[in-house]
Amino acid sequence: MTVLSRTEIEPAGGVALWRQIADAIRLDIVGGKLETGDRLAGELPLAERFGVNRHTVRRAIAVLVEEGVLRAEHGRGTFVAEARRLSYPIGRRTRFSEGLAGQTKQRARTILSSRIERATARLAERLDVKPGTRLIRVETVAFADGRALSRATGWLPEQRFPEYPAVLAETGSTTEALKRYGIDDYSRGSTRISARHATTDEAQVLKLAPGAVVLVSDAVDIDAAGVPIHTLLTRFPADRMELVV
Amino acid sequence: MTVLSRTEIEPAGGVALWRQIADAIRLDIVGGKLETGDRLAGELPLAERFGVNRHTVRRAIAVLVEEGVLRAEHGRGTFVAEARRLSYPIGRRTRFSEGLAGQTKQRARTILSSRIERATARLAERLDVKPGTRLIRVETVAFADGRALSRATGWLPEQRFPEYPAVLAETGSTTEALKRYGIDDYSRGSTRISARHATTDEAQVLKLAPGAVVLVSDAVDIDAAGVPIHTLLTRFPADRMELVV
DNA sequence: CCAACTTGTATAGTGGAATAGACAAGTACG
DNA sequence: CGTACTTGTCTATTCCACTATACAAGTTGG
Repeated sequence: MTVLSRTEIEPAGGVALWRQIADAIRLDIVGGKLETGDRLAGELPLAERFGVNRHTVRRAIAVLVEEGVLRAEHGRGTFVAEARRLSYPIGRRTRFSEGLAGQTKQRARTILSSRIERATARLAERLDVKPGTRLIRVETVAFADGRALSRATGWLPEQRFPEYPAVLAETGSTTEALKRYGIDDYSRGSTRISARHATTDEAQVLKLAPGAVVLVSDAVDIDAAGVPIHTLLTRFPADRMELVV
Repeated sequence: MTVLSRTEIEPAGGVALWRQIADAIRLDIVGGKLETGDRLAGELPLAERFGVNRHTVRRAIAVLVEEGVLRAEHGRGTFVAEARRLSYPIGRRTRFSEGLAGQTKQRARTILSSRIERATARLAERLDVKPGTRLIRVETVAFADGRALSRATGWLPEQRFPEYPAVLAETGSTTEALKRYGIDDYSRGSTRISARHATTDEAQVLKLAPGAVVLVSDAVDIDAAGVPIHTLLTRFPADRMELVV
């Protein structure tokens, strides 16, 4: 049973060996090579496979145990505690709550903050308004089954959506909130997907180790007439979520 | 001129400070906050902003200079050498060469290797064949203007596409190669997008620093009748490419 | 020319990452 | 029971990331 592919780890690059090893093991778990309850190879075999000292492997495992991904049992071995990665669908009619239905028991969204901002050139182009237009900026976090799944920043023109944060807080759903403004239907214009290391702010809110990878989705929603409603910058923890087109 | 947001950098996490800083600066560049030719803030102001020593900032800059992202001039300052991130469209009819047309002058694909493999349960499900079916596995790298843009692994059923690697090498294009087998049209079934740190193999082939982030696209192409043709696992360097849905 | 900025270089000290080896303590199996 | 495996703990050592300070050397503008 080849538990891990013979991934050789190089010494440097600014990323500690123990972190590279932790990432490699986590990858085998969320990638499906290891399933919940499976027993990991022993520390000594793993150390040999990665070409490092046993203590370096131990540190990597300690991090994954801390994260809740692995579970170590004295004298028996180390086991996979939790494996699955959630899939978030992306399409014309993406709805947050529907997308994850069936994958999680409970879902929730929290508004971190909101404020008025002037449209930069970039935002103005996206929302098809004049630069300097007053926009509402809303910062949110989404949870499912107690784990943070996304950190999003949204912008809407204030003129069309006055008091939006209050309405969103009251309804708890983007779809419902937009209905209050007479928008019965909306769809996704374009989505740009990229990836990068998490910022310290994101790492804090999403409870990630610094240096973790986030998937970034930059989307624009449009109404039935094709007019941009709001633009949304969402960051997903790459080890917990994948996007499905 | 706020060249960089006041991103505070935390000490540890297994990722070196200089790497976190390099990532932060690169993010400002590919994210559009800094454009080609712009002057970066001085090393001392940067060090103060990140809360680190000047030498730590210097090391981060040295890496970006090495990558060709920045250009340092003695006595004058440090400047952005190259900014733009390429956009790779994802849709029903994704064609590699068309997708990047207009963004690059020259494009090329190299076949690294190919071999026969037995379908695992996972691959069998994707290609709608029995587990153990003989598959052709093709490893490729794509370049544009001399820079590596993607590292892909493809699987096709051998029975339907005998000698595929030779045909692909001869035609140089997936679309053309498939025509030889009577497939005039094909489209994308589903695409799953995730992100993670690059493996050492990927870092080598794509010429990335170890610890760099890759976008991973896992797709299935189907013919006009809806039968799976081939499945493709593509890794893009996240700092050079973004995916557009 | 000179003052005030910039990047480049050198040296020295501190703390953490990684290695090495030895041993304690739990579990499984004949 | 006892052997062979496992994870857990300790100590010592080497190497590099990071800090701190100082100064060289290029550029710009008055």
